[in-house]
Amino acid sequence: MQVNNKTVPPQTSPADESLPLYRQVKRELQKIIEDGHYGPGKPLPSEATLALALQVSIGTLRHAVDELVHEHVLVRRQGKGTFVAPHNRARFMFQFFHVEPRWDPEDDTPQEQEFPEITCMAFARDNADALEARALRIKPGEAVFRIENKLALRGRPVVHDRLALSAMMFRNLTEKRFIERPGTVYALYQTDFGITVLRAQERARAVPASKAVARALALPVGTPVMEVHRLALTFGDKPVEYRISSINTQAHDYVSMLSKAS
Amino acid sequence: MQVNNKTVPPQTSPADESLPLYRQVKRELQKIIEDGHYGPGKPLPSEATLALALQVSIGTLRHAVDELVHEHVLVRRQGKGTFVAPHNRARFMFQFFHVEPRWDPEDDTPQEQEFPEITCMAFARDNADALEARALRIKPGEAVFRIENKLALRGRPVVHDRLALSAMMFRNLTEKRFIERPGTVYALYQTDFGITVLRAQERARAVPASKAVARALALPVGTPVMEVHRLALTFGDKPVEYRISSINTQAHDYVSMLSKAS
DNA sequence: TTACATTTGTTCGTATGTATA
DNA sequence: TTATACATACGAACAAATGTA
Repeated sequence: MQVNNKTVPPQTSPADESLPLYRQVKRELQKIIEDGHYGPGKPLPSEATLALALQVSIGTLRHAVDELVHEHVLVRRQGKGTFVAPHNRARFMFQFFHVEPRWDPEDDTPQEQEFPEITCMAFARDNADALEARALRIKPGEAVFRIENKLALRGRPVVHDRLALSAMMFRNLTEKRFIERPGTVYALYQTDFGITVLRAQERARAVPASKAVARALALPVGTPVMEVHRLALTFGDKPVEYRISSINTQAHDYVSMLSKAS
Repeated sequence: MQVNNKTVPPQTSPADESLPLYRQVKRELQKIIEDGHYGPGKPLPSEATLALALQVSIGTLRHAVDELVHEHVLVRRQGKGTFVAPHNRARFMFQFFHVEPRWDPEDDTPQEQEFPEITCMAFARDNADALEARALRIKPGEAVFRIENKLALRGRPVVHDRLALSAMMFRNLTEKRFIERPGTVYALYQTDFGITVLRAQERARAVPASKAVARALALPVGTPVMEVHRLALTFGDKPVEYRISSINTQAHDYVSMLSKAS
């Protein structure tokens, strides 16, 4: 990486031409993270070290890291170091779980966020249908894992999830490993398969409960439920998981992300 | 504002004690913005001027402004200045309008975002019911404006909105002014009433269409529709508007904010 | 077209404070 | 106590965009 002036063009990849230096540094960092040498337990090299290695000032390096922190790719901990953002329960609740108990109009005390009890109802290997293939960007008919989960809050079933994963991407995944995972699903992807989910696209609609959903959620067939289609993405917006969640919104709400942030 | 050391304590408000200097500066800026002297057309004083006035370095001032820019409170324009973020159509579409046409599975071309055609169906002054009062943090029975809108995309009604505004806050609002506003609703609040909506909390659920909603959206009564409860907030999380949107999701989706951002 | 002033954007470097082990 | 790492704060120089004389 070189100073960005006209007489000495930067010695980076061609696409980086004319990008600000801190953006180029950001890309370098993304590559380093993507390579997977730094799990959630092991800090990246210190800012001083990285600045030296990439031949930029500490301020420029921090600017790049700042952006990755804002995107929840990295987390900084003063005195300890900078880490790839771990997929712990707190992150799952904040970034990926959008169901909260309905406010009681007579009660001002806000319900605290509650981690759902998850039970796996089905685990199968099958061929991708057209929708799954399109979402996961694989060829129709390629192998996928199809998983069915029931999520309960305070003992009552509230969400029914159907996941589709590319079998190519999650080679050697078994029902046993899936069920006996110690943390969240995305932590499993991260630690066991080196795949870090960075963000998700979600589209929601209201539909009448199908027979399968009605049974899972203990509702009459045809009851309006929310159906959320989520595509979880990793670096380069590569699809990782396609998930359809059906939510019983009789006593719970779907809470949009931004409502949680400051 | 003073240098933050032990011998010369900072001369700011007591609550600011021990806050980093750039956070104190951020609060000062928020006060300046809140006072309303700087509309969306008039730039704030330049960074150099503000840094001098607040007796901090340019870097510290920029740090404070950076945060306000990230929160969409301010926008910077190189060569022109820094402005209170205007409520134009682009911002409305990005931050506050979450309805998009459903993807056609056979078609990869993404539908471009389309601004809805809004028609006002009702405008009335009434007394706040319990729900509205709680949401807007006013006393039950206080005067509110209650407004009903229909939103159409490509000529088809898709959303039915019911708004509640505190009449105290929007003194002198009339149906004529509301209907003949040149820009978005939030632009009206901003330019005509000095109230800048900063963010919104949203909770969504699936419900059967009521008679009123069914009529507005040309649907059979009981059809599942999405009902989105939005509370729009200004500085200090003060409630500005309480809105219930009913969405026909037969051909459209509710798209969560984060799906739009990078 | 040119030149210039103004404003934000980028990059550098240094010093000091605070949290952690 | 010491060493390490991130956090805050200062200041300077130049680049890039904008508007105007």
